[in-house]
Amino acid sequence: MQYWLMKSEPSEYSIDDLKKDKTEHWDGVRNYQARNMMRDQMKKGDLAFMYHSNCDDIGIVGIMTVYREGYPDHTAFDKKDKHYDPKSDPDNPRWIMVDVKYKRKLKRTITLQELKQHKVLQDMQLLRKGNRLSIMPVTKKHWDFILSLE
DNA sequence: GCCAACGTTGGC
DNA sequence: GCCAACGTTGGC
Repeated sequence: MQYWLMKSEPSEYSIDDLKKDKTEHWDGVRNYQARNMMRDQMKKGDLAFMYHSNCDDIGIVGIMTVYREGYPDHTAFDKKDKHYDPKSDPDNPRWIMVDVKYKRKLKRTITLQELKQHKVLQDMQLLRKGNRLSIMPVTKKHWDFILSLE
């Protein structure tokens, strides 16, 4: 069992949207490192923090479960989609997505600012300068610690 | 809105 | 294979 953190801009898709939808496919990832993790490492039943980025209240807002393992991201084939990629061939899809399922909202948002203040978390990938990965693994140690802050 | 830090693209 | 130019992410 692995732990993850997945970023989303709440103006695009928020934890409340996921709560309403129950499950959703995590489409639109157009970064190879993130894709490889979804394709090779994410397993059904893994847990992931949902993280709100680019907003007024940046931080970890909830928990979701990996519900379906990596499969082709069909939005790459859709000319009208925001994430359309003409280089992704339906016979050999370039982009992968997983399905996630709503588990629960945290009692409060654990903000980025707060995370930065804990020495235990300083080697978290999320807190590394210039980090732009939208999906990243979280160690059990960090996962448990973050939940203890809740 | 700014800008630093990346990732990607494409000419050579 | 190098690297400049460009685009994107995401915190502030």
